This record gives sequence, structure tokens and C-alpha cells, in this order.
Amino acid sequence: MAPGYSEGMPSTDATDDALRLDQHLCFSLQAASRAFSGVYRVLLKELGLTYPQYLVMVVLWEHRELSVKQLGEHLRLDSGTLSPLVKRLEAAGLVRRERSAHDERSVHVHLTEEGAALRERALLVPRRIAAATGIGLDEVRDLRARLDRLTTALDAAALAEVPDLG
Amino acid sequence: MAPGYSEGMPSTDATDDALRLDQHLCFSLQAASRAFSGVYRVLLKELGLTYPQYLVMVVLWEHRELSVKQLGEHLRLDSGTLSPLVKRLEAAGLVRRERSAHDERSVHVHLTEEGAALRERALLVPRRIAAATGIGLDEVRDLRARLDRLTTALDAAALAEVPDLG
DNA sequence: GGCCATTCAGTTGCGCACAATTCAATTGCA
DNA sequence: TGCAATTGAATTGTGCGCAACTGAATGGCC
Repeated sequence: MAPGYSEGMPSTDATDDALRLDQHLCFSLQAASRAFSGVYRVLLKELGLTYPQYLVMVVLWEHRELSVKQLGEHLRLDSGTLSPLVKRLEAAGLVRRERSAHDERSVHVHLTEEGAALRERALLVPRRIAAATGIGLDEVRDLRARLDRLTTALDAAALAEVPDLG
Repeated sequence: MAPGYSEGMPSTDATDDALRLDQHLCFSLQAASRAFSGVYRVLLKELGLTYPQYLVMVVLWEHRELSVKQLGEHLRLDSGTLSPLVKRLEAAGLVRRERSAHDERSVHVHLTEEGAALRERALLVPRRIAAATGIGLDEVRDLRARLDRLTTALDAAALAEVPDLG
């Protein structure tokens, strides 16, 4: 039942089994995520976007203008990742950054004409991706729900792992 | 039903909806994957491993000795990623690299005493991770199966996207 | 009003993922 | 046997993710 080690000595201990690569949900997750990136990479090349840049544009197409902080809340990214990424989008002419008048600390990112126009060309991407997954809308919805619950649980656990309070 | 754009003008077009961030399975997937990494990062710090390094060790604990190429097949990584990573594991004293006698092109990676011994301390990791996910073994198994099928489908699609053959 | 803690963006540094290239070793085939 | 194509590892370069830090702006509190 259990493949065990290469020596042909099957491990019957569940704790041992748990250390096998194929028992790691995190690996299946990461593999699927990278496979997704690979498909997006091909589709997005003609838009001149990387996959993380595409996600930033998706958020901006939905909200038009956001601070770096707000972008990070939507995408779970911090300024260390977003600052250079947004700069590259600005260099590509898709967004512009401006200091807020109300709060000089924050920087608002908004679409340029060109950035807004790119949305038209991006509309086909989700359909082509959906076709590539080979699964139906219902299963996609179900998977998303499960994954989001998983993320919430893991975030909570990560906080608990760094007690700070004894 | 559909939140639509910030202007309060709900988009009833399914194509428009598909461009919303919360419709992107890839994002839920990546978010869950990064949440996993975060929990692992905390647990693995005391083992002196990063999450990708841990996965390499998991494969080596299972197979004892593999070429860089074989490691890459297990983990879906190429030498561009593995070469420096394995070098860091070697610098940490956990593995040793040796040119194969049969084929001088290939480099075999095998555990040192210290690397093999580290397995004992790693045995607790999967249990603590399982607790952090907040889901049962059955759902984990089901999720893994779905994700692996998804990865297979996406890989096939990625190949089809780069026709090369017209 | 003046001071301190907090907030926000940006930078630096490190490791990972991946494309593209290089180079040596090997294989295949004429 | 000799040469071309392939294979395996390593290197280079770019971008992402994240921790740690900097510095300016803001807000709270006395």
C-alpha cells in the first residue's frame, strides 16, 4: 500500500508516510499554481504583462484608482513587492503614480488611457484560461471556496505560531 | 448580484465578471500556496530550511540519492533553480554533490549524516501543518487529487498554446 | 504647541522561478 | 571512426515574494 523508501522497505508508520512528497498538499498546490502561471505567461506575453502585473491590472480595471496600500490589501502583497512592480507598469505606460494631496505619505496608482484600453484585449484571457483548466464553472467555484477557507485557516495558524504573548 | 465596478454600475456581462479578481481561481490558488509557505517558513526556521529546500530534503529522505535532473523531475524544477539551491544545502552540510562515474555530465546529490539525521526533527512538521489547515485527511486527499488533475490539464494546455507545428 | 508612536512608500538583501545561453560529456548515425 | 545532435549542469539576467530597514508624513496625547 505504501511505497515507502527506495530500499523496498515499506513504511507502515503514518508519521513516516506524511513526509513523502506525494502526501504534501502544499506541493500539489504550488505545482498547480506554477502550472497556472505557465499558461498565463504564454497568454499574457502578447499583452506585455507578467502574471503578477496582470493581477495588479485586474484590480485596477475593477477599481480604477487605488493607493499602493489598498492594492496590497487586495493582492496580499506589501510595498516591497508592489513598489518596483508598479514602477514597471508605469514605465510601460499603463499606470501613473501620484502622491495623494490629502495624505502625502500615500501614493495613488491609476490607469492611463493605454492601461484602461488594455482591458479590451485582456477580456479574452479568462475564457482561454477556463478552457485550459478542463474543469467546469461549478467545480471552479467549489475549488475557490475551499482554497479561500484554507487560506484563512493558514493565516490564522501563522499568527498563532508566532505567539509574542507567551 | 454582481458587484461590478466601483461606480456602482453593475456589470451583467459574464465576460466582464470574469475579469474580476475574485473570479480568478489562479489567485485563490496562489494565495493559498503563499499562505502555506508562510506557515512552513515559521516551522522550518528552526530546522534552518526554506520551504523549497525542505521539499528537496523531503525527496532526498525518500530516495536517498538522486541526480539534479531526477530531483527536478520530482519537483518540476530545472537546473537554474536547483543548482544554487542544492549548493546552499551543501554549504549547510546537509547534502553532498558528486559527479557520476558512469556519466560525467550528471551530478548526484546525496544526504550527509547530518542531512539524514535532520529527518527526525522534520517528522513533526507535517502534523503541525495538518493542524494548521483546519481540514481533515479526506478533504486533503480530495483536494490533492483535484489539484493534480488541474496541473495535468494546465500542463497539456501550455504545450498546446505553443504550437510550433502550426 | 510639542513630542512620540504609527503609518505609508520605498530600498536593500536574499532566495526562488524561469528563460536563455554556455560548455562538457555522451549518444547516434552515416 | 568521426562528426553532428542531444543531454545534463551550471551561469546569467529578470522579475517576484518577503523580511528588515529608512525616511517622511500623520495622528494622538499630554
